[in-house]
Amino acid sequence: MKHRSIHWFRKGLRLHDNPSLTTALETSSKVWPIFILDPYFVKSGNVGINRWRFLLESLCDLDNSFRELGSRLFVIQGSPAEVFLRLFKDWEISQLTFETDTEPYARTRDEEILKIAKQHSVNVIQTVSHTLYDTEKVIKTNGGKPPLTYQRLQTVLSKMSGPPEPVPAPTKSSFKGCDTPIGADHDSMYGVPTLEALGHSSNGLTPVIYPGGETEALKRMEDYLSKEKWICSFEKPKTSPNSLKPATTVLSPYLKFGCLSARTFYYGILAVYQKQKNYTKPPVSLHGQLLWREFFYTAAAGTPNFHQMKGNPVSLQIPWDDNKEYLDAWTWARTGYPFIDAIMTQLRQEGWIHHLARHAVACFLTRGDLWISWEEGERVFEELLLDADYSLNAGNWMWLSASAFFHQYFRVYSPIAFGKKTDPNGDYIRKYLPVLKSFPAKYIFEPWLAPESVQKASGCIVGVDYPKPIVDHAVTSKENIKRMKEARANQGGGGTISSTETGKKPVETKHKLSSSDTVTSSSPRKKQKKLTDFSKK
DNA sequence: ACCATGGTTGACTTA
DNA sequence: TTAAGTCAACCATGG
Repeated sequence: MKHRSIHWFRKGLRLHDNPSLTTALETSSKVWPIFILDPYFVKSGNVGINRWRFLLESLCDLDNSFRELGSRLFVIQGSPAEVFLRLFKDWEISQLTFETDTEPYARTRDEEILKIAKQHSVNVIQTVSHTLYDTEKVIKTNGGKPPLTYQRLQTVLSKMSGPPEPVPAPTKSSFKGCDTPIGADHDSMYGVPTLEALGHSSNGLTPVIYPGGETEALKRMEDYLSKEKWICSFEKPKTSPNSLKPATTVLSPYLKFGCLSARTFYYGILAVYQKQKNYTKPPVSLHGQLLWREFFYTAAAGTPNFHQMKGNPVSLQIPWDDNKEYLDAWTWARTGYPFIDAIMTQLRQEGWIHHLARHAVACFLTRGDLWISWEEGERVFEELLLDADYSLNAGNWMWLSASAFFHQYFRVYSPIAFGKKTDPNGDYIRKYLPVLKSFPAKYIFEPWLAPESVQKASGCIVGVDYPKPIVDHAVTSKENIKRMKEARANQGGGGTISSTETGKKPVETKHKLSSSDTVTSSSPRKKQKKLTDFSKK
């Protein structure tokens, strides 16, 4: 008995290494590949125009690929529950296939769809193909908790069998016993909408630098894989945050949307490694980068409220300031620190910035200078990054703000010195902040130090044409290190050891947070420690 | 229970 | 030019 199947694209916008799609084709007489434009994302405001454009390009590419196989992609607007209630009936569907998604919204959504499918006797096939490994299995192998250090993840993975090999993309013959009913009204009913149709004006959009879609993803990957020396000597920390051409692959947007399979990339890199005598190793290597992705995906999948501070058991609870003026200055590239403002400009214009550039601006916003919650930065990145990814975004923001994973809070990036190392002439600043383009290299990272004559000659008066620095980094960073130390002391171990020893119910330790914060803010870390203590006894 | 170890990517000074 | 030491002292993990 062959099925009438819907394959539901969400992430995983690709034909290659798409095991649930492959299963649908193998077990069905009819297949409808669909993508649902969920109003949850359309209305949220969390998706900036660059990422919308990337998504629509990816959908067009997917549709074109299906067209070549005699099929089409169906883009449908509406909430998934409503859409499936209708489609299960209209199309007499007996099977639904999709890729497993571990994010909280996706989990809730998919549970609801599973119920609806059950009510309609629709068989559901879900497969893991967004991550290298099944995050649930990793957590299980680690004793039910997600590994919280990279090394720990590596240890756990070494006990498991390697990532499954990628599944080949379907071909015309995959559609031999299985076709897609395509109506004459397909384009008007199910075509990929334009940006304008989604309520976005493409006015002011910068030209496409990173076109969305599987075709571009595979091309980009192959380009890099052909540079075998480069692949084998890749060390992430040695790549430059501010070179004019990206120093890294910029495959992240494609991995985020699943235009590229992490496993395909992983095995592509492996094939190059096997041809060479020497190659770099995790965490700095290219394989290492995919493992970082895995690390944060696993941590996020196994941690409640991973995207926020409250109720998040891995995040330090820090009394950040509420400072709209500073936050706006950071968001809109007006901090008066050219390196920071150039990065924020590139982010807004192009939707991608180098990993270390993210470090610099994230440290600046949070523990380094502005003392604003990482959640605010997370929100801005979520909107502007092409590769904005729930797990990686939250995880890295916690890392940089020294809220979790990274703890050496006294190591603070200098908004002046850090960029100078790889771009002493400030060409990156000149590109993204043209107002400063005539400044001499000596002053371009700290233009407020330039004598008036130099400012005049450069055609840029600091305080008029370009802002004065909103904080004094030398002073603020030292103050913030102290605040960080204090915040840790106020919720760290302290009196908690004795209370566990007595076996009494732990008493809330005093701290400086407002009383409304106390319930969730002081407890998570301590609770976790105590729970493990109790379980040992 | 306690200590030792290592940690993707700091800045700055000194040799 | 590059490499090591200092700064001040973090946490998860493993023995």
